[in-house]
Amino acid sequence: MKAPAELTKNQALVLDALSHAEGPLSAYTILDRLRDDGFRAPLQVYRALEKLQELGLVHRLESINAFVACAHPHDHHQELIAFAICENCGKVDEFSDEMVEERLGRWAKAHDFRPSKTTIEIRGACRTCSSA
Amino acid sequence: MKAPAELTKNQALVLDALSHAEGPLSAYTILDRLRDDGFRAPLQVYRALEKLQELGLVHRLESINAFVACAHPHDHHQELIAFAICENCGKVDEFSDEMVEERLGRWAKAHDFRPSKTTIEIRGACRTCSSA
DNA sequence: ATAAGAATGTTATGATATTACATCAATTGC
DNA sequence: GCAATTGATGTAATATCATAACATTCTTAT
Ligand SMILES: [Zn+2]
Ligand SMILES: [Zn+2]
Ligand SMILES: [Zn+2]
Ligand SMILES: [Zn+2]
Repeated sequence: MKAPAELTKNQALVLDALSHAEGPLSAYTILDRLRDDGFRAPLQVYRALEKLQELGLVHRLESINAFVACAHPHDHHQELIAFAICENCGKVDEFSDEMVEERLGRWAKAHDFRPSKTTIEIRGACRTCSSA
Repeated sequence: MKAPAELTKNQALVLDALSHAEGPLSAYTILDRLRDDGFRAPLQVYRALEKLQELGLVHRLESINAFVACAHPHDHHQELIAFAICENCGKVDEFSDEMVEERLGRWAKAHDFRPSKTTIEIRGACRTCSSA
């Protein structure tokens, strides 16, 4: 994995915005937060996000069209990741499950399906929000 | 499950379009295909899709912003469904896995997370497309 | 120094989804 | 019957998310 030191200025700014955010951010929200840093157009954000995703430093949450900084940047190398997304407060938990990965892999093998990217996203209410 | 007979005209038209499609369709593609049936605005499509999803007759594929007719309208009642989506030909396979459901449920329980909707989508190449 | 490749800036456009408001139709309570 | 409620529909406008196209600047290898 590449360290943030190797990031370009724009990539570092976007990663920083995501890292300090309270939850997932949309590309346009990131853009707004980086106006003062010289950001002017969506493409600046999307380009940085693309690279950050390649580096495994950022994940895209498909079900809510938003992006989040990786919680374990050094841990997972290409393995399957699942997300639990609180629809109330935006908190995101990132986890892996060997068994889930194994079962989905088994299905794919049995059906001659060659996976390129797998998405697992659980939306709901986190501990804090569901107890309140 | 509600039979198509109980659907409104617009809902029936949208379901019919999806049922006869070669693969998942975007809302705007559906709109275009229903122009001759009097459809004029996106909302007509989105409203029908919303109801059809509630009835379990249609699924939304989050990772590709598209909709597909349920392959087993009588089978699954609120249980977890996984999708395998071919990025080449658009073919969608719909399946369930008890073990995956059990593992994700276990994680949720352990973390006091109350799930409302779970998405599992595997994108890749189907048997036909990966053998070619 | 120069050439090649990567990153950036800028504008415009495309694609997806919802808000707001008016109208129409079926149903219900009286 | 008839008003009141409810659900469905029509239409326009707008919001949100993402990419295309092209020019320019920066980095790096030779
Ligand atoms: Zn991660
Ligand atoms: Zn929460
Ligand atoms: Zn289904
Ligand atoms: Zn295929």
